[in-house]
Amino acid sequence: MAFGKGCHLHLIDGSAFIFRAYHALPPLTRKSDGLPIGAVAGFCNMIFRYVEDNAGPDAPTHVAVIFDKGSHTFRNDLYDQYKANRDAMPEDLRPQIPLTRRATEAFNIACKELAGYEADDMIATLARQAREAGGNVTIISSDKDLMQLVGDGVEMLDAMKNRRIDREGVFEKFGVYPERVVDVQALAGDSVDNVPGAPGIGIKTAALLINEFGSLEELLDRAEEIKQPKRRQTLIEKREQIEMSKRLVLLDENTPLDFTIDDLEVQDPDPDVLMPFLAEMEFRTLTKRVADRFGAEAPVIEEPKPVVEDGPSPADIPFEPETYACVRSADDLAPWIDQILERGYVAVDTETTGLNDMTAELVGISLCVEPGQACYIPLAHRAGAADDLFGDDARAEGQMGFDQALEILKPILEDEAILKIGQNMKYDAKIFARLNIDVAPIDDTMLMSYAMHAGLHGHGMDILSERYLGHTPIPIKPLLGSGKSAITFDRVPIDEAVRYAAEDADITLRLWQLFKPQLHRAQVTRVYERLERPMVPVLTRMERAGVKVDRDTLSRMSGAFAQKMAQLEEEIHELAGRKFNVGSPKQLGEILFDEMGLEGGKRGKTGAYATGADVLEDLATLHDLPGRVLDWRQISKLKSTYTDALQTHIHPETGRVHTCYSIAGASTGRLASTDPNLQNIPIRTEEGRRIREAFVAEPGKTLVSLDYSQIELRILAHIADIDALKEAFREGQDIHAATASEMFNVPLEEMTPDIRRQAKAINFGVIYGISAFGLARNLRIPREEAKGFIDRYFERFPGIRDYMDATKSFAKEHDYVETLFGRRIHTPEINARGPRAGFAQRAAINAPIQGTAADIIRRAMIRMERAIEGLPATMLLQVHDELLFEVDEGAAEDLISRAREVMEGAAEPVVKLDVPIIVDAGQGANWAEAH
DNA sequence: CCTGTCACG
DNA sequence: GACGTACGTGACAGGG
Repeated sequence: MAFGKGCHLHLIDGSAFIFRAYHALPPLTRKSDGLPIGAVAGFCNMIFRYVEDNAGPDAPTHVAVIFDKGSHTFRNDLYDQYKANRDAMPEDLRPQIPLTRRATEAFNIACKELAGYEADDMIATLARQAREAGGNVTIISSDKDLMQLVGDGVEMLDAMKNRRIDREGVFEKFGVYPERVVDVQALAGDSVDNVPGAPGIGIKTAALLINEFGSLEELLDRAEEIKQPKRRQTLIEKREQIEMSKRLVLLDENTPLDFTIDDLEVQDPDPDVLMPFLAEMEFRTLTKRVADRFGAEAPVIEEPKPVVEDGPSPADIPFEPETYACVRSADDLAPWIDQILERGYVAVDTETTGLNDMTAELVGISLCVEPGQACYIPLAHRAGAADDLFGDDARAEGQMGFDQALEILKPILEDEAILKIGQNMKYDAKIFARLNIDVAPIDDTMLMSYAMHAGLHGHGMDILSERYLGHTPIPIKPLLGSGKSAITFDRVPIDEAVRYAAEDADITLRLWQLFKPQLHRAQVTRVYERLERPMVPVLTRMERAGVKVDRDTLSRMSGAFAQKMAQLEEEIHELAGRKFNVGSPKQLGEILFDEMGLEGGKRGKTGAYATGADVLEDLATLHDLPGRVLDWRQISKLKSTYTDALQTHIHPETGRVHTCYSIAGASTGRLASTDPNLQNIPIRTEEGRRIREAFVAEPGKTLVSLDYSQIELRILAHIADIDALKEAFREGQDIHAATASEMFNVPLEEMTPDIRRQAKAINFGVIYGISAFGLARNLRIPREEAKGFIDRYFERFPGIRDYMDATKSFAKEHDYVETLFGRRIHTPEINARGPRAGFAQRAAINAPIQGTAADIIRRAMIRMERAIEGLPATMLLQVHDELLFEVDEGAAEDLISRAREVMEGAAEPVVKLDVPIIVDAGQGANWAEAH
């Protein structure tokens, strides 16, 4: 039947269906092999319900499901930031996309997509064609971007709410009728799609303006007539941006289609195609329902050997190290590959010659496909002991070729449809990356545990195995020895290596089976998938990039520091009256309090005198020696921890320093940096700051640093909902001065540095869960006075106390607290008694603030790579609220504007903060200049 | 291996 | 009433 008058075309927004299905359902997996299948299941259910609901008299005559294809469309060419803050597609959704296409076809519904265009454009084009042919159109979607198409025989249907949207419905949503919707969208912008629009104008104001002037063009031409000065200025200044926004939101009604509406005629599903597909997906209930509906026979879906939930718990299957296989040839490996392909997942673990993933060499690989079924593939074991002068470099017998093994494994490790499961996958991914293998997609049991158990315990394999499997892993110590006689893993005899290595993969797989369903129950699936797992590839690239550190600069500084220390040491010995080890707090304490007889010595729990900086600073008023020791300590610290130690971390081949970030180290969601720690490079003192001059850009490049301004205080203002603070941030005020002004009734113009300093200390104190004692010590004022400050602060900002009380009682009830993004931090001691309770309470108050800031910068980092794609720029370091980049000199400004946009918008669209997020930027030849 | 100290946010 | 306190980290040196 040719499409025309009396015909009715249904256009289903396929991508919307997929995402709704994905988020509505727990992460279901196909029972027989663990293939993620939840989105496909939901999608099929939705399609089936659609088919059932549309069988009646007003059934459509034509129908198609329209999908997006690829992520690059003509809109990206118009505006490179279009949809730039979209999160990457979840790893377990990607392999399901092609299956939803197959599902659509199995239901015998036309399935259409077009590269370079969004589904919305195809829908617009088809709607126009149908309208012109005199037929009716129903668009099954709730996407507001499609509302511009409504009217004249076209309506929308929100399938979930079963609500029809006509011209009046659009008016309700946008305040204008469909023909003016793009005008409103162009002004209001869209944070989800990253359409800029006119800053400060939302849908309400936009509709008001459009209704007043009639159209966007008219409005822009007559912008001078607008009364509100700020609004007028915005519209005049941002005209181009607004016009571009309109081009972004305006759907293309003339996309080049390679089919016609006539090709979309409704056809009944063919049970011979549909039933086998549903059976293959192992949808038991749906298969039966569909069979009933079409009077077909439901195929029998075999119950596979129960694996996860119904079977014996992975913890109950005994560990039998002697049954692990040793793979010594391609023939040995083949059946394992078959198993992996059949199941679609595998636990992987690498054994290497060391703990540093930038220098350690791959020694062997273990795989596990099912509890107890694991193998080890030795690849670079050596024959003979390390001290065997003759045999030490010989390769051990009975190993398959190194390159041969990798050639076989590479396609598996890179296969989009095979999930690679690891414990601390970043380590293994980096080892493989050095061998030119990009491991993806992945799951990581360490990160799963972190998402569920942060604050409860560590997330190393030994702890997890003991706690959740009741099994103590074979310790590595006896294999490697310790101290001087320690050997590397390549010297471990293969037979012993098999038991140890294969067990690690076995444990990992069991933990995965245990954790996978628990993630959802603990409601942290999103945290794991959006904030933890995506960090692995991002950090892998940053760590591998490293930062260039100039050895000569450090070496010169070390020399200068050594001289200065020797000089100070001499003076100190002179003042003390004898020689002693200045670096020994114990000896120093005895000199100060016993020999020199200074007053006020306090002994710690070990019986030694305390000689911390605060103590020495107090003593400095009585004698010259303590001040000298403070100077000596500062320089000693700089030399030993920085100028000396950093040199040893310069990689021999790259000439750069490659830190290692732990994703699951800090309970709050912050990263931690180790080997070396590049998150505590000095900056507060002038001398220390100069160490940053040794962190340099390559010739022709420059370092760019972007950091969040006062992000924790902004988050506090938002979470605790403090109007005065929010207002101060919106006005761009100096927040500490504003606090001081509010607290001490000092006008901003009369603010003194000292009053501001006190307010600053209070602001930080609040973030830390303030106590009179702590504030008093920090400000060196009497406790009574500190208490007065705090009382006053609470009086002026009463919401803060409410936030603190609410947080504490939430923690007491649930034993955890949450960030704005749903990250949970457990507070197991919150109901303890004694000083521990105080600790736990302050930590509970701090965690949502520190953790939310950590979540925000993680989101920025995850989006960053896409946003700066094409620029000659690399993200190198993260320091909690700062990101450091290296970029070709000419592209620095471009990088700053793109990176800033990502960072400032990183909370959105999940969270819309009531305060602006501001990012400061700097650039220079070295880190000191850039910051 | 633990403790004290001090570098950072 | 006493206790011990700002939150989160990592590295180094000394000392048992």
